[in-house]
Amino acid sequence: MFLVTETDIACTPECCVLEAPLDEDGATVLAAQLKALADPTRLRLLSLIATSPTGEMCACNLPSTVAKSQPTVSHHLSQLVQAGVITREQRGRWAWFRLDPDNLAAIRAALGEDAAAVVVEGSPA
Amino acid sequence: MFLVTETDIACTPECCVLEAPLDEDGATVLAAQLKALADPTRLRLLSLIATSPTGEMCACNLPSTVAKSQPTVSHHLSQLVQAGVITREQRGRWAWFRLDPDNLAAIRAALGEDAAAVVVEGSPA
DNA sequence: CTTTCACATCGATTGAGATCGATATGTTGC
DNA sequence: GCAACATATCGATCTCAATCGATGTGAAAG
Repeated sequence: MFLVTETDIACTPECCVLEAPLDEDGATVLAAQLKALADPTRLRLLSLIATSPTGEMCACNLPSTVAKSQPTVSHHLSQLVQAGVITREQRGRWAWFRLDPDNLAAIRAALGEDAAAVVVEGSPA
Repeated sequence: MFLVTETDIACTPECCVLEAPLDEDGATVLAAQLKALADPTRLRLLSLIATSPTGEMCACNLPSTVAKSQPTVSHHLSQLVQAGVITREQRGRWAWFRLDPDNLAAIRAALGEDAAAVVVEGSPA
């Protein structure tokens, strides 16, 4: 089995599935990112966070909203953070989460979206 | 657990994760589609088919290319066909596969792509 | 019709992950 | 300091999926 570290997952996929054949490593990284999204509960959590009017959401109400236990929701939120699609900020006793649109766009781009729509951080002016 | 039929998976996701909170059924359907993509071997197969110069690929060479057994490759190809991202055509003794770009674009759209880029079949003129 | 080839299906094994109760960690307020 | 609350981690269970060898199915060739 492959070991995929957080650093691996956080890096932006450099190439698109439709442009050149994926090598084993590239496929493993992209698969790990997609796996983080490929769960109904995680998709609902992501959607709730992304569509929040304030752009962020406290973890406190999520277990009742998605009808899962607190450990389960905490586990799923960690997965989404590790995949880079949401970010976590501790404020007092509460943890607040917001969408990371760039990383989500990068995953879409790896699935074949027009590369022009994606801005890569650190690219030359 | 939910039962997701082939018909469910083949249907185009109507809404985007970033537009409105996903309900349980919508999340289950989208998760099943993403799960079909969230495997390194399937991503490599998809990439090989998508980037083939002729636009199609025979199953005969794929086991050696991805270094998996013939039953394993057959299993993964079936998963991709069921998810709707590739199509299968039998020609003589060989099975030929090609990309279904529309269904792949629909999955990208469900992940937040601008809806304007996606054409929904059967939409009014 | 029999053989050969390409692919699918079956059965079994193995490992990964979703879930939750119990518990630990860390923060706020007294 | 201690009590109360929010979240993370641990441990166990249970289901699902990836893999492969063996075998079945169906088409082409002889």
